[in-house]
Amino acid sequence: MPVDASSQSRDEVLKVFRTGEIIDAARRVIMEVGYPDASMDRIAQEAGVAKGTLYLYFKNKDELLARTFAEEHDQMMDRLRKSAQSVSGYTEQLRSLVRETMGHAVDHQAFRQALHGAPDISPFGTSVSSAEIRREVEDYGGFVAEILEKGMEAGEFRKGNAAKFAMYLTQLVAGAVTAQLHRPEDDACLTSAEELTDFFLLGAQAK
Amino acid sequence: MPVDASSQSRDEVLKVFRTGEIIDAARRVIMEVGYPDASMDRIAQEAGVAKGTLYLYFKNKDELLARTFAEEHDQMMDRLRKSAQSVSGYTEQLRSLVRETMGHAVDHQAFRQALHGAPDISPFGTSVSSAEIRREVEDYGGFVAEILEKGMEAGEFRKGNAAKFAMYLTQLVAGAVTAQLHRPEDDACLTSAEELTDFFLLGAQAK
Amino acid sequence: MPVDASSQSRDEVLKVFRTGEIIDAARRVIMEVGYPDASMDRIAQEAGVAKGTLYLYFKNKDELLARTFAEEHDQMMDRLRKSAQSVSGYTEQLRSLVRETMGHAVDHQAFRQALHGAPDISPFGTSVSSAEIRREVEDYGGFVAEILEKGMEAGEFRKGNAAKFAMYLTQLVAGAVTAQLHRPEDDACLTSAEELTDFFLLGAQAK
Amino acid sequence: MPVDASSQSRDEVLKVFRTGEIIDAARRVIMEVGYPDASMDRIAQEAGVAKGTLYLYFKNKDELLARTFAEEHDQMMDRLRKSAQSVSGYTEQLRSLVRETMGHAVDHQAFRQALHGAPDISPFGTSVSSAEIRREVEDYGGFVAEILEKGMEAGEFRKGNAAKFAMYLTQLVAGAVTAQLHRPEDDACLTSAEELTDFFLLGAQAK
DNA sequence: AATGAATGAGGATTCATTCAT
DNA sequence: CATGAATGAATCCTCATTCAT
Repeated sequence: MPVDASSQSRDEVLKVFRTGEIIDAARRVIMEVGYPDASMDRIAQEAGVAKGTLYLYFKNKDELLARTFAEEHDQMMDRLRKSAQSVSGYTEQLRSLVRETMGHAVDHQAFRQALHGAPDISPFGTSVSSAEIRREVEDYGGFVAEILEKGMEAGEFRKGNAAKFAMYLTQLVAGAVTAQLHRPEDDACLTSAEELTDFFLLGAQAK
Repeated sequence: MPVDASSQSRDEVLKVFRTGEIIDAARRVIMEVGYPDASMDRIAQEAGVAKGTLYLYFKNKDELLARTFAEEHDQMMDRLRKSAQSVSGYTEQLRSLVRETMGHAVDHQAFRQALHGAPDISPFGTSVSSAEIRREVEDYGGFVAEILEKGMEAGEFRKGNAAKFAMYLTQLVAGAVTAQLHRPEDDACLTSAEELTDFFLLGAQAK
Repeated sequence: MPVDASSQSRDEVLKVFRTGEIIDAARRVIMEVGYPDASMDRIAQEAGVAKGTLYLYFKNKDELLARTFAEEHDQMMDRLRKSAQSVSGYTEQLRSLVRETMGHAVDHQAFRQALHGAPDISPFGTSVSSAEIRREVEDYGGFVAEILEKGMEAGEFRKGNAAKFAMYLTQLVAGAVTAQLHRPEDDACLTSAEELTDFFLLGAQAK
Repeated sequence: MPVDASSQSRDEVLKVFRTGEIIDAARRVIMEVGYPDASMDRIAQEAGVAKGTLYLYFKNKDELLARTFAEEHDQMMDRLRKSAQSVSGYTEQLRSLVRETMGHAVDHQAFRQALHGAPDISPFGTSVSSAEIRREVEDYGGFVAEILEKGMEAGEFRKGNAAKFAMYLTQLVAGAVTAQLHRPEDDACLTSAEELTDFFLLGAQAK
């Protein structure tokens, strides 16, 4: 049975590995040509496999792309959670959260940037259309709200609607990230994580 | 000659009129079927002209759509400017700005909502890809910054980087609008313009 | 209005003409490569138009092929009806029907033969799957049954279930046509229309 | 050597067994999803073997399907021959033949029905395209002709072209089976084996 | 200027077949 | 022998753009 066990897990590992390779290729393609022009053909080429192979690992294009997004989101959330655990005090957790979120965005800059190939939104409306996107928003928002709630109970923040405050912070962070990605030359708009957190805390800790 | 001049301006007028009609049709189509499914065929049909005619007024689809967005943005800016003029005091101007922005978004809800057909962004990144979108962001941000600067000079807000604060407010408003459009059922996330402005002012007016 | 009228009918005529050209091309392709291998690409090529053009005249492949079949069936039915009208006496009408059916089949031999590209049926089962095929069967069967009924009333045939007798004749004719198409070398199986009608009449006129 | 011989025949037996299993699986798949949707993937799954294994026993899909049809035809012919042997008198043999043919068709209804997924034929043309189908037709027709010939010599039927009469009967039976499969609700078209044989005999036994 | 028929590149997806293990 | 992951040609269909009228 060691043979069986190892051979099975070897197949499993291989499958996971391949899946990862394809998702990585998809990410690279999106970065290169933008989301709307990321075709299965192009992704297969980038992954170095035949078109048909993609369909062995993903049911269809939608699934492949959704998983590509999910992958990156999950990596970021891991990073956030780890970072939050290493810090005590909710205010500090919030600081770390903002810092790490912005850090992650910088690391994945090109990918995030590529998403915006589709002319789609003015400053007033972040797209939350697909189920995956909605999941990400709720996941992140939930995490922020959790910190805020605990902080409220602990008296670090003033009592209030944690979900709403979480939304505020999320949007502030999103805006900062976007500014960084799209107008890196405009110093006036560059915000450090600290600065942004400070601004938020003025609202959240107002006596 | 008068004849020439008048005939030319008549043509000009006609051209502008037609252009407007097409842009309106494009807006209606986007509202009806969503951005990703807004085809030239459909727009021509809605405008009551032949497909080829669209290309007499717009170089290509991209231009047509960019101008459609621009049109709507300009209408909103008009609204904001008018409203600001009717109010005295920068704090009040800011309140009016937030109120009108959110009001406009509600009035054009279907249009904004339609934009989100394309799966596009996680909470961290508002699309600012195309030149048009960039223009809109700068236009709006500039307007906000102007109010803030004057308010700073007038001592209504604490001194600081007006552009940065403008960005903060812009993002907060964007987030509130998005929440309203996409999760109208989730009361916890619904923010009134007043509430949101209050939160922002805690940061902007902190002594 | 002559201008309008003529121009409109000119478009109509053109549309009908083009439709006919494509249907003809489809028939030729089916003849050449067989039904299962008749692709839209191939048909477009044969018709001398672009792939996309096919979709201006037919909603999709199914419709194009169904109309190709319908066209041929309708031509045959026209032929049968005309021939029947030129003959008096139901027995003679039946003879003419058999004769013309077999004649038509011979004229369209290659087309009929091509249908059988799909290995599909043993001698026991004529495919009547699609709505179009069913329509053809009922159309033809109904025509035969009508002659038989009138002939029964006129005393030319013995009373009985006209529909059932129509089915018998239809199958006999189908068999003769098939034999002719697929085994033209086997004299033993070649049946003249007269011979076949005679055989049927033995059953239909038995006292 | 015995060892060799037995081991070889053991392999032979195994090969035949496997082949049979696959053919059975193919039949089940055709019954379930219809001929046009019977894929190698699906057949392999049904047979409980890997896709590649199919190609160890059959050169390609065409061969596998042809053998599947052949198998079923051979089973029917066995049934017909057995039944004919148990009956004396050629007229009776003919009756039994019609009865058994229709009985077999009913027993394998789903299989036959599944064949008709491919839109294929108008009333004028039973598919006899592939070599396999041709073989089946000749096999069946030969069997019928044999009975007819003997019956003619024995004076039970009038002298004539046995092959031709065999074809007539074959087609009548085919028609009856088809009607039964495709229009089971239309009583007018349902023919019992007896009725059909009676009709045929009017022609075959006419003095 | 206006038309709209025609174009054809490009997209997603399927599946018979092969071949390294 | 058996496997099944990988292949890639082939299929149907869409739609932005062009151009003869």
